[in-house]
Amino acid sequence: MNSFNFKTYLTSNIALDNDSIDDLMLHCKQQQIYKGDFLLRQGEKCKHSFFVESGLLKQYTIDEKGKEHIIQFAPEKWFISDRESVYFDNPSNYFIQAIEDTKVFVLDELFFQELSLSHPNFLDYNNRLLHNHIRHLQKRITQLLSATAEQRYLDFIQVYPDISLRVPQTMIASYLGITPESLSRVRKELAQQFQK
Amino acid sequence: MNSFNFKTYLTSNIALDNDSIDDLMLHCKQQQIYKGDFLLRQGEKCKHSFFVESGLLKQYTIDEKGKEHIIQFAPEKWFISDRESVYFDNPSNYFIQAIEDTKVFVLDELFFQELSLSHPNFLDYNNRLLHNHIRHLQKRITQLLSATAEQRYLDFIQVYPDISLRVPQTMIASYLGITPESLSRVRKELAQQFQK
DNA sequence: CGCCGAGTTGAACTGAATCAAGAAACGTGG
DNA sequence: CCACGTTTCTTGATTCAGTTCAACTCGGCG
Repeated sequence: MNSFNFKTYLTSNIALDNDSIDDLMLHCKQQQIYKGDFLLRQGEKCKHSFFVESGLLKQYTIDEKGKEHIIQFAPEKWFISDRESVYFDNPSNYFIQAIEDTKVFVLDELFFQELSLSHPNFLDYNNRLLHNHIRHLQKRITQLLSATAEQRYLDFIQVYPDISLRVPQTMIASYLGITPESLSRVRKELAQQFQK
Repeated sequence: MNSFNFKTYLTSNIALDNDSIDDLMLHCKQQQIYKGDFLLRQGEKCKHSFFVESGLLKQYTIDEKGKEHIIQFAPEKWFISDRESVYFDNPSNYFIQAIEDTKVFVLDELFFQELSLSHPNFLDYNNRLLHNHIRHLQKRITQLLSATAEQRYLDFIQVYPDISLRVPQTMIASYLGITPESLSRVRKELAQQFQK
């Protein structure tokens, strides 16, 4: 089972000495959650960011027709949060739920403020995260605008080979914006093509 | 014709005194471009951010099949840039082109660095811009995942009533991810419904 | 052993794309 | 100010990718 230590992660990504890390640790706590548990529900205000040490989360929304749309998966060493909700203090449109038993680090605003003050280069790091997020979202938009179901699926298993093995197909379909039936057919097609 | 002054915009959004503004102005220049002109082309590295004082720009990509997909429009008092390209120093996937004759302010990295150093609250402002951008992108993704052509169009004219009047339908279609023919039919449908 | 959820398969249906052709609007130069 | 070519918009006929609904299979688990 993959498992990442948040402390190690921090030190390797931001130049931090051990003392200041231990200070920071006062502002966050580890939490164990289980398959099906929620870290955030639609309508709630999101107050935290979560760092996944082990396990797997999904972030999704439910539209007016009651359909679930997965925005992103968060496996080990990913951050997940509804930054919009945290930042603008809005009720969130999203659920964050565990697909597997998961260990997370729960970080609040104070944590980030402390870190920003004591270690200005964290701002750069945070900025990089934001830009990465934007890049990711833009790529997804252009993909949704231009690619067929098959192309999107191929893209997905190439970019997230690990995740494609860990989650039920239904969820992959939901991420890709197609029905489970369609995904099943796409896979069948691909398998047949591969035979030849 | 709408026109916004960048200096005024800055002072009203970030608490800045006139002296420091004038310093900053040394790091950026105004530029007049004309309908059809490019500020950025696919494959180039994006080195600047642009603030639109008057006119209208579009940012788009061209996929493998040669189809144009509009990522966003930028009317007066909007910032536009390929932040990914600037930030990661990658060749851009996007074009930025003028739909109307346009006056922009061209801002380079130095501008932002100066501003960040002299006025730390600019960092907050920049952060807000990034978060807004993310919110906008996420909304677009959920929309693409769940809404029909008609719903997307209705959304568009509600959120950007001004733009929907200024750009040819072809471009709106490209933004919505549908063909111009489909958009034409959607509009016809809506008009008929409205008759009753 | 039997149930249950996830995945598969089939058949009918539908929203939107494609291709093609015509109408309207627009700006540019004579 | 009109005439012309270009671009934009509309309309129709056809096709297609993906949805929907319903029935069936399979593997795991109490």
